Amino acid sequence: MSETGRHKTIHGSSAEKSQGAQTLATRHTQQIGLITDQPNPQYVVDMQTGILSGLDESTYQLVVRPCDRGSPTLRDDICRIVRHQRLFGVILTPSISEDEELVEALRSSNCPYVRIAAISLDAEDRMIETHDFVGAAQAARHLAELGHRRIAHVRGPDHFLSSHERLRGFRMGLAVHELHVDDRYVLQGGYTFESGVYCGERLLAMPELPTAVFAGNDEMAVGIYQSARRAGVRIPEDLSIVGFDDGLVAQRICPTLTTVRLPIRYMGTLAAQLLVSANDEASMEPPLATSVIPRLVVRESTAPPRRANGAS
Amino acid sequence: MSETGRHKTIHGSSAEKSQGAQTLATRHTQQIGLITDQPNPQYVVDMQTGILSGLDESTYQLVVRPCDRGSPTLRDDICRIVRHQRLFGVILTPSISEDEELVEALRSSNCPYVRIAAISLDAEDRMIETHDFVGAAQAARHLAELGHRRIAHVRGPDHFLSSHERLRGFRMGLAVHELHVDDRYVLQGGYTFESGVYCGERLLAMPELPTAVFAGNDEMAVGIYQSARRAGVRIPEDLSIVGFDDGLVAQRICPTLTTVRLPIRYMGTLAAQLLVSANDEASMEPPLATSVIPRLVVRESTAPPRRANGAS
DNA sequence: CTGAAAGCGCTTACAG
DNA sequence: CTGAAAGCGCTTACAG
Repeated sequence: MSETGRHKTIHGSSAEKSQGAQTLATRHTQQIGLITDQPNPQYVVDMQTGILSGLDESTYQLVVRPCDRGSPTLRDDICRIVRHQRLFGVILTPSISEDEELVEALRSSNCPYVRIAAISLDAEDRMIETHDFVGAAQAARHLAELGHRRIAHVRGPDHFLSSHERLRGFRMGLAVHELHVDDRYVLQGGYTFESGVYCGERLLAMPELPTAVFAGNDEMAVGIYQSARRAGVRIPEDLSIVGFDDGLVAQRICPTLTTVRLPIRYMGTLAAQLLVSANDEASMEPPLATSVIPRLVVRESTAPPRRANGAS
Repeated sequence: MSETGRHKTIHGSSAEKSQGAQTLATRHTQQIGLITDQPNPQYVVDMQTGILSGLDESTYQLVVRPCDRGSPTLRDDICRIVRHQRLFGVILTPSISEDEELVEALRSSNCPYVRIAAISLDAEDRMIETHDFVGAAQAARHLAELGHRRIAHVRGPDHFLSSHERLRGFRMGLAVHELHVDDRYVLQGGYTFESGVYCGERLLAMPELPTAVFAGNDEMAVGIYQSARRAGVRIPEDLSIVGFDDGLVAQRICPTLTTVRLPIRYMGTLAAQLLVSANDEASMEPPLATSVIPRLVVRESTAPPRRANGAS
């Protein structure tokens, strides 16, 4: 009657072990945390989908932790979770990925992490770089090549690295065409729809209207659409607009939005592979790349200025 | 030198225990799974946010499992995860929540679950009901009260319960005003933007144009916007449109969309509390409600028909 | 190289 | 009611 005590390990089916026992023995789970303060739901879902597909054949799970970067207990909260839950590691997206104090705390907790950010902020095997400035430069060149000369930029808030990088790329892109940025045409928004409306209104109240505007993200671009419509300014005939993100709204809005696309899902997959391969070399090869390049998607919201050769 | 073997349990700080050991002893984790086949990213993120806030002071974590309802291995995959990961329980959203076979498998695996659906499909303590028909009836009444008589409906696919419930509510709402639904004006879409465009085109090609249309969700409503714009049909002057969901796009699009709003975050909170309180009665009181009512949000896309009293 | 044993840190039935 | 002990199912250092 001795039925107990015999356990068959079914080889080839790696999912048969007990997580709890394994966690207890190894002192870490097979869970990876996604820590994010991104307000854009599509970004979050795409990132999750990408991570999950990077974790595909493995037995790792994805635990989600949205957070508020403004919270004073943020770092403590995250560290407590990491320690208590014994997360295998975490993936950080902008802008929380740019918080050096948090990362320092993670490091001293000995918690593996991968940061996603516009530029390199850390060791190569802990970073996915998105090179936002490349996309911004493409946007600027696209507008310059259409013949625009008075090109405005509505940038994001100062505390986002992407905001600086997109502005930098914008400058670079125009410089290629020997155009320089007129600072009066660079307005600061907050990456929100409302700030887009507001900045759009200010732009359209200027004595010399810009003929094109590069918005720091799609949300603000859509806000500018609204201010343009109210002011009777037609897109793209009177005003060309370029966004950044290529969210769903870019294809829903009329006219469809020319914008810069970041391969968010792929970034998630890379981040997951990087994180897992770091500590677990045998079972999973490291990702092919740790870097990703944005790409301009041209749609209906950009056209040559109406009097490209007129007296300006 | 006997430093080992002494562990202080810090009372009042419930997050100090080792998850692994607890899992091993109790044979389930403190993780709850969110199983979803929702294509709408905002729905997913709102649901996650709501669940997390329902789990707030507890030590439970949220593990995400997007899935494909069409997959033949779906049920096996989920059951394997439930069993192997020892999930505490799962929350199911439409349409996966409507899959009786999956639920049966969960039941026989002894895995607690909460289903979110338009109507009751299960025991009261395993359901969050969203009563979609109430919102649809409000939409229909709103249009009827504006004076519309030829009101179309673009419904969702057959295999969504919500699609039937929204149609039912639409009928009910019109019946209150002694209007009956003309079946020629009920078109079937797929809850996608593209199907909205297509159904919009068909509607606008009819000999007697409807003066209003209730779309089964926002995505299709936005598709109808596009077909209307192409056909030179003005919203709301020539055609009133009502959506369902109240996604972000509803406020971004021009004119802003009158639509039915479901409190998705709150639903997530309720589901989490229900799931946790079921097996863990002491630590968390059961939620106040297991039912939720949608609400019409009137914006710019609806207006009286142009010749409400004309010869129709 | 192989295999038996200790230990990971909890919970829970059980002896006192 | 209280407290010592067994057991949850793995991993890993260690003895053979």
